Amino acid sequence: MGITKIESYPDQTLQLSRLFKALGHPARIAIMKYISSQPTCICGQIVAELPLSQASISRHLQELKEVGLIQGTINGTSVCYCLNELHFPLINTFLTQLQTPTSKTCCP
Amino acid sequence: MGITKIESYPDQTLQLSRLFKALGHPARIAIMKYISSQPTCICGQIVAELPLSQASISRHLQELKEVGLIQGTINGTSVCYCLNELHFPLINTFLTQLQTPTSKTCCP
DNA sequence: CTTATTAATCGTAATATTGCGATATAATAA
DNA sequence: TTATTATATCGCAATATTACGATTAATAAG
Repeated sequence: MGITKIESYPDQTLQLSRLFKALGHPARIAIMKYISSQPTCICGQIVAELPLSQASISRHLQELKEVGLIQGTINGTSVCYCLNELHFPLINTFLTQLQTPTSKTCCP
Repeated sequence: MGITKIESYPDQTLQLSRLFKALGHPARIAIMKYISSQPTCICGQIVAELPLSQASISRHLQELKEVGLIQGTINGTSVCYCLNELHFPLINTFLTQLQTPTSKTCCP
């Protein structure tokens, strides 16, 4: 992504940006939607559902897993994925704070 | 960002990913936080607040404005930025749906 | 043991993002 | 008009992301 001055931000800001970045791709939004809509979600089902190769899906799953938005459980030769709600409160808090306006004096 | 098969996703999925992508950088999270914390937010204040050049801040502001997360109003020689809550409902709905689990059979 | 099956990883080409100096633009002030 | 101030935009170099075919790893089935 080019030079990013990552050192200079508070941890919470970095963490939020990582979570949002992971959600910043249509395939990963689709994966999150799909996983949350299925009672049981096998990796192979996602590959069948989305217009991407198995290798690409696997990469997207890895990215979501790395930031802790999903978790995977090995089940024989397949892997079952589901949501990991660990970081949802951080996201919720951020968005709630945004939506609690201080005052809007300059934009009509 | 490399080849992205953007055609193949529903509009709502694309829209969500655009919004999250715009939030997927620490500088832009910091900008959103700063704007929402100030009664009045002039571009120059953000430049003074963050460890980035004026040119870089301007680019980040443009990205946030393009997806409709903020809006700017020209005020003499300066520009006053504030949040644009237009797309917040879409984000809220998405996150709420995620957090309404169907059932979790595979991940303990 | 051998062969499927399923998913992860590697290597690479194409493309996007980031950051900044330099420059351009726009509005005000002198 | 000329200078000043505040932002936006251009152009470039450095780096990250995306996608996929090919390969590897791990388990299950025969």
